[in-house]
Amino acid sequence: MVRSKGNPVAASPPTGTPSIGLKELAAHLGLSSATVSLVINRSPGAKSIPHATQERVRAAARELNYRPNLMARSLRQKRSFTIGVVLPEISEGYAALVLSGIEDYLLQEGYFYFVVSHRHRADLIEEYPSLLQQRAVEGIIAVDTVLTGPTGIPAVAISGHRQVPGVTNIVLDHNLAAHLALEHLQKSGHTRIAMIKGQDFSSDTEIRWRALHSVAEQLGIVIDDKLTIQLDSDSSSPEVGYVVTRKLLERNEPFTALFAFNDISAIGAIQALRESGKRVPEDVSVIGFDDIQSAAYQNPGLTTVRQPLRQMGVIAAETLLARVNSPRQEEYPNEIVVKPEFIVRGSTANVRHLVSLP
Amino acid sequence: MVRSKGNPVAASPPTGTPSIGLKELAAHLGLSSATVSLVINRSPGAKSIPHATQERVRAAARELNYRPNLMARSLRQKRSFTIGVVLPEISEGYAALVLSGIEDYLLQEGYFYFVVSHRHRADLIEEYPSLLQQRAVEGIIAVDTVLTGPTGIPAVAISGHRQVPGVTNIVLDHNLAAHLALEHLQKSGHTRIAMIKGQDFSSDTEIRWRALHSVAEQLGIVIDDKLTIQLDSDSSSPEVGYVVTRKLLERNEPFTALFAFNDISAIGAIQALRESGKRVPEDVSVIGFDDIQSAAYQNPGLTTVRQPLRQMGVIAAETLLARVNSPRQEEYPNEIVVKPEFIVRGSTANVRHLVSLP
DNA sequence: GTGCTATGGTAAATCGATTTATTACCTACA
DNA sequence: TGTAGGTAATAAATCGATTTACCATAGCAC
Repeated sequence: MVRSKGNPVAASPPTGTPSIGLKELAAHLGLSSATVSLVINRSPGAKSIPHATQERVRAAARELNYRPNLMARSLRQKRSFTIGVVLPEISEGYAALVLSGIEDYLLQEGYFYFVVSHRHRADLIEEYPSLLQQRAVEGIIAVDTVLTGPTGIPAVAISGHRQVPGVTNIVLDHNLAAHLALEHLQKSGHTRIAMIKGQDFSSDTEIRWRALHSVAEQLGIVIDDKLTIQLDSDSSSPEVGYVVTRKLLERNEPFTALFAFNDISAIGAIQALRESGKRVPEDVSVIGFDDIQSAAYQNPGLTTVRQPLRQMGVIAAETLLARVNSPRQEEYPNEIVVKPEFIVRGSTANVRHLVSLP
Repeated sequence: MVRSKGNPVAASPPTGTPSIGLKELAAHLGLSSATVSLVINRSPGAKSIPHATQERVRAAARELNYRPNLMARSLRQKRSFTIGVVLPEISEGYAALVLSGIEDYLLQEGYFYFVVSHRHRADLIEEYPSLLQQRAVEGIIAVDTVLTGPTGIPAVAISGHRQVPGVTNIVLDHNLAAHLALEHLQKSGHTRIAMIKGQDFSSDTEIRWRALHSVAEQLGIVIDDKLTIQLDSDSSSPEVGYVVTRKLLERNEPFTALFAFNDISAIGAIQALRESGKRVPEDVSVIGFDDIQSAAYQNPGLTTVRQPLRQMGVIAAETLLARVNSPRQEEYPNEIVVKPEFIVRGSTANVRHLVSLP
């Protein structure tokens, strides 16, 4: 870390006071701008300048409300203290939580960040990283987005799931996640378990799906194609889960449990189940994924696999800054694994009976 | 608008290609950097340069993947094409929706933005605007945040509710909002209506409260202090509504309807009502405010006063850029009013009976 | 008196563009 | 022949810092 920790704004003067430039400050002090700059930045070159003078400089800087022009500084130093965040969209739920973790850490370290959202448009996913680099960001965090190629600057992907040179992946232990959820259902007596698979564009879809299959096999659970359905709409509302669950119900294949791709779709699924006369959890147990804020406040509360989303944001920011400020650019972690947690609420119950065919 | 509309990245070259500087490009062309700069920027000074040369320059720029250094350009032009967004926190719901509207418009216009969240800390609210200005933002959007003083650069506040010089306020028509909600309850036969007032730090709290009182009087509805309670926690989870509703219930004052400050607290309130054995909407009708994405997917769906949050974000961005690019800085709109919409879902019903005292 | 080392600074180059003032050449016209 | 005007550029200043290389002066040892 090159910047001091803690509140980065403690010494800011009040808003509104006009601020002056280095030249004026130097003139006012009767010193050269070189001297003032050295003192202000506490750079090693300032060690021959007596303490008394240093104090005089700093006092004047405070009084006259000197604020260095960061554009000029960045130009010279080739450092912007800015990073870029790429994500599918600023939605409720997933992205908001991750972003809030990222912001926490970055601001604390004196970095600002740009946010760009691509809404799954391939051209934007391709172009935004270079657009960000043109804005001189020092690193990139990609959230639920597969970076198409090496970026040239340090990058961290949250749920990126692809080995791209230069990119550190932050991933959930999906095997553990699958284990937690399936074991819970198995212990509750469920055997006919429906699955909602994620959209193709979501970077978690494939890996989670594979983990699910592998764990199901271990546990002796059958994943029936007839009880499997995939999200397709790119909306971020529960609507997406609602639609596919209705389709699922039309198949008339009985099931007693439903494992949704995420909380958002689980919420829509519950709605669809209810409308078709099925009670949750009495007739069908539902498990979500993510544990977004509103999951706890569904009725019934949503049983779900909790991803530590905020923490993943913090870890991403932390890892990225460590890389940005590391002298050895070529060394970096390839992957950081975080653990899910299983949160049992009211949407799951012991199996009572199979939903009968009509 | 100084920038062309439409997709700002259409002409970007592929990621990864190394990019060169103006000097190198000029050398490669056998021209001076001045000439190249004039051509690239299509500035008026380029009119004496023959078309053939212009094409040659542009072709080379494309081929060699020339990308101007935006720090250098900003330094010289004193324009950063960046704006700052100040908000309480990046939460689900309110902030996420507004932010997504802001982002849409800004990126389309070629602007990027910094986000800072202050979590209601007075020192941060005070300092962030000047920190943003040090980062050379050209304007500020404050969301649900009362700016403490004039900023020196154009600013737009969403639900700012205070006349600050230089700040355009984007506000909801709270009178209409109160009308829609109270009339709905009145028509449904409710007379004992409980109210959850917002936290003191929320900039909408006071104005909405006053509107509520004034409209209640018009309609002949009594707002009973014993049925009034105020949010206090600064959390953004439904917990806040849950806690105060439990307190409200402890008072043992009967009521048949509850008008919550926002959807988040309404969701918590419903939880508390249910736990105390009251059904929604059979025993108590609940109305929220905002219409966040998950409001529609509550069970029952939440009846609510819809704020056009996304649109408010777009309007804020639009207004701010218009001001930033206007030659007459001293002229700007003081206030822009947007209309709420009343969304009837399952959480309200006709009154059947008063909840009896125990 | 000479040489050497601190002390206390400063001049000037630099980062990478933009922009103004200027040059050099050519043509046309009075 | 002189000059006005257009064409095709360029040199150099500028934005506001950072940073390197250098310069005085003083004190001290020899």
